[in-house]
Amino acid sequence: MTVELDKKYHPESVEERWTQFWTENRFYHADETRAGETFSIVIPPPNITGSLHIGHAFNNTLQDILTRWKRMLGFNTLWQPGTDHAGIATQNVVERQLHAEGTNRDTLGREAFVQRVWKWRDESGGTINTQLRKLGCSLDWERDRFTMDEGLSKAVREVFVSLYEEGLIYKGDYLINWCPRCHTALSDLEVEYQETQGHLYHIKYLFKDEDRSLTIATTRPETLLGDTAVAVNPEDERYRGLKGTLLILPALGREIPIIEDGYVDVSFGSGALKVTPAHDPNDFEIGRRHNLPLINVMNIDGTMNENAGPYQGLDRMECRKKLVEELKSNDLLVNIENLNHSVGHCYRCRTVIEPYVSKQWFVKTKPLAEPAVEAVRNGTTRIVPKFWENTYFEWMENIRDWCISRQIWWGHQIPAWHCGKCGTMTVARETPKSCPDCGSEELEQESDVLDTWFSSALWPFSTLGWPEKTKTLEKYYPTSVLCTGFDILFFWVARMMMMGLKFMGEVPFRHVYIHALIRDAEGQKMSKTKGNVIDPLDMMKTCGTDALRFTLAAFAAQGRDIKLAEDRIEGYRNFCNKIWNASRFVLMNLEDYRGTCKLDQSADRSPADRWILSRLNNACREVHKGLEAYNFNEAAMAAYKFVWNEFCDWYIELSKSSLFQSGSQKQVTQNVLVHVLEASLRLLHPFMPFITEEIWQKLPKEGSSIMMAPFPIYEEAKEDPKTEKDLALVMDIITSVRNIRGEMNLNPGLALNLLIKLEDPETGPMITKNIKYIMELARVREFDIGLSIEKPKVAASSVLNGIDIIVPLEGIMNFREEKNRIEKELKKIEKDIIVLSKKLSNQNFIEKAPPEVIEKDTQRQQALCQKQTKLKAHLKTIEQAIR
RNA sequence: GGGCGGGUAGCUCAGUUGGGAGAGCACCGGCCUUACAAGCCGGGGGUCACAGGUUCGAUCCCUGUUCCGCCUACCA
Repeated sequence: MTVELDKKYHPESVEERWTQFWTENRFYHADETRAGETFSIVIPPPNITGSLHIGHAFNNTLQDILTRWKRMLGFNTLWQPGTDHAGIATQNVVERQLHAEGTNRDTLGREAFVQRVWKWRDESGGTINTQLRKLGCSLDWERDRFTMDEGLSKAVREVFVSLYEEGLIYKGDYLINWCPRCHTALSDLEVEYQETQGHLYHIKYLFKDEDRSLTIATTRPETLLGDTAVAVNPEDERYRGLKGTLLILPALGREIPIIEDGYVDVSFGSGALKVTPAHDPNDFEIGRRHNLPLINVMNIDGTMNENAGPYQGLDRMECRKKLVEELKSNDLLVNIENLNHSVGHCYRCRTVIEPYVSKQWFVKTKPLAEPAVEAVRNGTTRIVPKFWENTYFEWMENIRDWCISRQIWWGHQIPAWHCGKCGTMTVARETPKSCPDCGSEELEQESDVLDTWFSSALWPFSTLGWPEKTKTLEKYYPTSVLCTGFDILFFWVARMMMMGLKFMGEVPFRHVYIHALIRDAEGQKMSKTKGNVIDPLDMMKTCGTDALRFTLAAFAAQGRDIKLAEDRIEGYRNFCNKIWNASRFVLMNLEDYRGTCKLDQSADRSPADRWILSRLNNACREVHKGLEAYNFNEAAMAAYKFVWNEFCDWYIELSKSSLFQSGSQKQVTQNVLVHVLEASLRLLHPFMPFITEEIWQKLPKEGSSIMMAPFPIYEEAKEDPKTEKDLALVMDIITSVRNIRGEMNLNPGLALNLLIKLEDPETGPMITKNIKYIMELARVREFDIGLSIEKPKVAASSVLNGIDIIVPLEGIMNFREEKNRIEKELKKIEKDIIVLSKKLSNQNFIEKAPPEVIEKDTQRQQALCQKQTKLKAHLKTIEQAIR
C-alpha cells in the first residue's frame, strides 16, 4: 500500500469531514434496547443565549473524553445533549432587542413577547450546539432536549404540583431579594455581594415625651421611612426600662416604640437599632418576633411609594440624598462615617438589589436536603475531588428555603389559577376549566414563572422521559457521572440531588466530577469586559480542535484554577504534527507490507520490537488508570510521553536499520510499527478524535471507525521487564556517547569508534546482540567489547553501572573540554556520595530503617564510589596530557 | 466571622502507602542525520513560602506564622 501525506497536519481540511461521517453513521447514537453495561452522562445544559466559551470547551472536552473512552470499552454509552431556556438572561437579550427597536415588552404584551422569545430561540438558540459539534462532542443529537420542551414542561408541572400537595411548596409574603431593574425576585444564590465603599449615617431619633434623643446608625437612611420600631438589647444597662417608650420618626413624624431584642449588638454604635421589617432581612425577623407592622416604602422599580410621604416618586438614591440634607438642616444628623461593606447586586444586570416584601413561592428545602446529604455521606454518590464534599455538606446543612417564583415572562408559568369570583387558588397538573369551589370559569393563571434552576434540577430524569416510565429512563438512570465546575455546585448539583432522590427514589448520578475553572494567564476570570478571553473557536481554527482538546485535558489537574496561556496550545499543536509525521513515516515504509495492524503472533521479534510492545502495554495501564480516577492530565501525559518520547524518539529510530534493509526482519518490524501506531491512535482517540480518525482510516485496520474500535487494554502477560531492562542499558550507552559528542563539540556527522569495558561478563552477549542499535543511534563506526579492554591515552570516557564507555579521539581530542566534562560529572557524584555516607553512617538509620532501603542505599553508594574512582583516574590522565 | 484551596526551576504547573525533586515553555551549545526546523541531539537551572514538631529519614504527616485566591455569613 502507498499513502502520501503532506509534511504538515492541516486540521481544517479534516475535521468537518469526520464530524459528518460520524453523524451520518449514527455512531453517537445510544441504543437503549441494546444489552450491556451502561455509561451515561447528561450535559450541563448551556444557555440558549450562550456561545461556546473556553469554560464550555473545557467542560465538554472532559465529558467527551469519558464518553468516547467508555464507548470504546464497549459500554452502552449515552451522552445526553440539551439546552436551558435561561429565563432572565434570555428575556434580557430579547428586551434589549425590543429596546433597540424603540419598543418594550409591556407594549407588546405577554403573549406576543413570549412568542418573540421563541422566535429568537428558534433562530439563535442553536449556536452553541453547532459549536459543540465542531468540538467533536459525541452527544446523541437525536435526543436533543430543551428545558421548555413539552415533555420537560410536563415534568416541571408534575414536580411542582406533587411538592405543593405535600406541603413542600408554599406561597406567602416574605422578604426576598428584589432586582429593581429586572423587576423580579431573586434567590439568595442569585445575589452577588461586592465590597463597596459606602457611608454609615448616625441619626438622632427624638423621644416623644422627653427632651432627649437616641442615636441610631444605618447605611441606608431612606429605609427609615419604613421604620416601625427601634430595638435595644435587653441586657443593655443604658436603655433599661425604656421598653415601650415612644420615639418620633424623623422626616415623617410617625410614632414608633422602643423594643428589646437579643439580636442587637450592644457594642455596635449606640447599641440602638432602627427596625425596618419591610426592607431588611434581620429586621424582618425581628418584626415577626414582635408583631411589628410592615411598611413598604418602595415601588417595584426602586422609586419611593406613597408611604414615603414627601419623598414619593423619587428614586431610592435620590431620596437618600434629599433625606440626609433634611436631617442635617433639622440637626438630626450626628455625623457620617466612611464604611466598607458588602452590597448585593443582581447576578444578571449588576443592579443593587433591594430586600423587598412581596408574595412569593418557596420550596421547603430541609426535608429534601436530608436524604441528599445522606447519599453523599454513605457514598451512594461520590464527589471527586473529595474536598468538595465538605462544601456541599456545609451548604446543605444550613440550607434555607428556595424562592422559586420570578416576575418575568419567559419560563415555566406557575400552574396555579385564581378564581375571579371566589378567590380560590387551584394548583393543578392540567389547566382547569372552572373553579372547583364555585364553578366559575373566570380563572386567571398565576403570572409568575419558575426559577430557571427549577427545571434544571430535574434534568437527569426529565431528559430521559420522566414522568413517563420510558425504556430510556430505566436504562440510563441513574447516570454514571456528572461533570461540572464548582461554581454551580449549589445552584445545580445540590438541587438535582434533592429532586432526583425525591422523585426517582435514587441519586441522579454515581459520581460528581468537579473540575477547576479556567482563568487567563494572570489568574483573572475571563470576561468580555476585561478583554482577556481566549476564544476556543479561534484556537480551533489556528491550532486545530485536537490541540485545543489535548491542552485542556493536560491542564485538568484536580481542584485548582487553571491559568491558560495561548502558547501552551501551540505545544500540543506540535504534538499533533508529531503524530502526523510519525504516521507519515510508518505509511511511507509500508509499501511492500502485506499484513494488517494485528500483531503477527508467530513472528521472531527483535529486542526493540519487544521493548516498544512492553512500553505500549505500560502506557495502556497509565492512561486507563488516569481516566478511571478522573486524572485527565495524568492520562494525557502518559499518552503524550509514550508517543513522543518512546515511540518516536526511540522506537522509530531503532526500527530504521531493519526497515531500510530487505531482510526477513523487515516484515516483522513493519508489523510492529503499524500495530503500535494503530494502538497509539486508539489510545489517543478520546483526547484527539479528528487526527486519530484521519490517520487510522489510512491504515490496514479492521472496522469502520476508530471511535467504534476497542480501547487498548493493559495485560499483565504482555509485560517484558527483562527486555525493558536490557534496552534501558543500551539506551544509556547511546546517551553517553551522544553526551560526549555534545559536550566536546564534536561534529554530529563524525563517526566514532567505541570501546566498551565490562566488569561483568554476563552483560557482554546482551550488548553485542544490540550493538547495531548503538552503532546506528550513536553513530559508531567500529567497536570493541570485553573485560580487558585497554584504554587509549587519548580518549573520552564515561562510567555507567558496570560498564565503561571509551571513545578514542586520537587527533581530535580537546583535553580541556574533556576535563570540564569530567569535573562537572564528579561534582555531582561527590554531592550524592556525601549525602549517602552521612545517611549510612547514622546509627539510627541502620537500626531503624527497613533493610531493603539500607540495601538499596548501600549499593548506590558503592556504585557511586566506584564511578568516582574511575573518573578520577581518567581525569588524571587528561591532566597529564594537558601538561 | 466561618470554611476551603494554594505557595515546588525564569514562567505555567505535575508530584500519596514518607526513602535518590519532574514536565512543557523559556534559556545556552550543536545539527536541514532520506517522518517531522511545529524538528533532532546535548546542557544549565530549585534551602520544595517561613518557623517549629513527629520520624532513622519530611516537598509529603502535625502545629503555628505569613502571603495569594475562592466560597460562605444577619454586624445595622
